[in-house]
Amino acid sequence: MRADAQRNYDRIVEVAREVFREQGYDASLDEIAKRAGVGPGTLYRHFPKRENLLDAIMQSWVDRVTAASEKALAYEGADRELLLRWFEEYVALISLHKGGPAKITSALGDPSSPILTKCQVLTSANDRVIERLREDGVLRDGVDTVQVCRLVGGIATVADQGDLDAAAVRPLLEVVADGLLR
Amino acid sequence: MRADAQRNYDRIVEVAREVFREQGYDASLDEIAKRAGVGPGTLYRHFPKRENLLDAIMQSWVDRVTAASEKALAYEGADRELLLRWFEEYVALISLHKGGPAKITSALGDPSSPILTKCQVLTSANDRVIERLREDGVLRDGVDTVQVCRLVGGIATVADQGDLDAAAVRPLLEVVADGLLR
DNA sequence: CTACGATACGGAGACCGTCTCCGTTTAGCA
DNA sequence: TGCTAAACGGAGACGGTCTCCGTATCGTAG
Repeated sequence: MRADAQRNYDRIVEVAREVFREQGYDASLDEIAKRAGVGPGTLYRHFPKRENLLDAIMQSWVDRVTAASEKALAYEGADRELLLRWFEEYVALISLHKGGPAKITSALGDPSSPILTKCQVLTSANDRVIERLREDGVLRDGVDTVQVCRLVGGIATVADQGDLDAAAVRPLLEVVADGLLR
Repeated sequence: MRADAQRNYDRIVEVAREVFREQGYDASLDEIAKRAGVGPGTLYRHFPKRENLLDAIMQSWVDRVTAASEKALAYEGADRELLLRWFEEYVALISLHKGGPAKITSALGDPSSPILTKCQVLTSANDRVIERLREDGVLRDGVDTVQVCRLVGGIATVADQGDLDAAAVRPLLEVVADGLLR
């Protein structure tokens, strides 16, 4: 990549991260281009679809995901509480931007999603937590890790769309946790 | 209302029902106007916001909701199965159109939503089912009816966005049911 | 150091959906 | 039949997405 192209690429990602945080996932891309000091053409050449831009932004996010799952696994305490802590981390991780829970949760089942690779980091983090509980024998039979992602993703989605705070989300997560544990 | 106005109103609602079913909630309103043989001005005078049109469409829907809750309450069988049957009805009712689950579930917590009154029919139907189970003493303590709506609405939302079929939704509903029952 | 070709830029503008304004038409009453 | 309030509808402003293509720049080969 040419040096000027790299500069613009980096600058667009940086600005986009900021704008998406301010305005959510459907912020105007032309506005991002303008703020980054490039023409719309440049933005669309680097990122043909909105989601390609999202994908680039998420580079730093994957680190947070693995850190969060390790933190959850390191917890020394009751299984239910471990699970709930992980769920809260999970919700927080996918709720960083408005519209995030819906975008990410629906990408889980879409093999052609441009952010698929990033989401797989999340699902495999979730797998690690669930498998650990399964080995401890505290899970009900037939619990599938992708089902867990859907359940928690669903809660995060309604919380995002209804502007619920963590206190309102917690009891919902508890219901799911109780439904999963023996 | 003048006779011609009434004619146009009815025709728009009829066409909108059809178009929303075909294309989902974000179909073009101008297209609906065109198909209904009226100008966009006419459509927007009758229905200033997209949701006002939704509200009109839902008139027949409220009947289905109450019928569904009565059907669920009439079920003679295990509590868990009763709850699951209601959940499946609930999901079906809010998933009639693409984007429906998200729209309806987020309207539950938004006092200014134009479709609020219609959604209240749904929440009170849900209340009846949950209260019946509470009287039977099979619910865990602290279960709140609006939480139930959010949980099931969340599942319906991810199912809608991920194109899941009833067979994939059922186990998710089971987890929630098990988390709610003693 | 220069010249050249490949690469990248960026803005004009096409396209589409939303929504409004206002001149024109029409219903329905007296 | 004539009048007026009510309703109509389409032109067009606006904002967002995305493309095309003439122009500018990079980086290298000579």
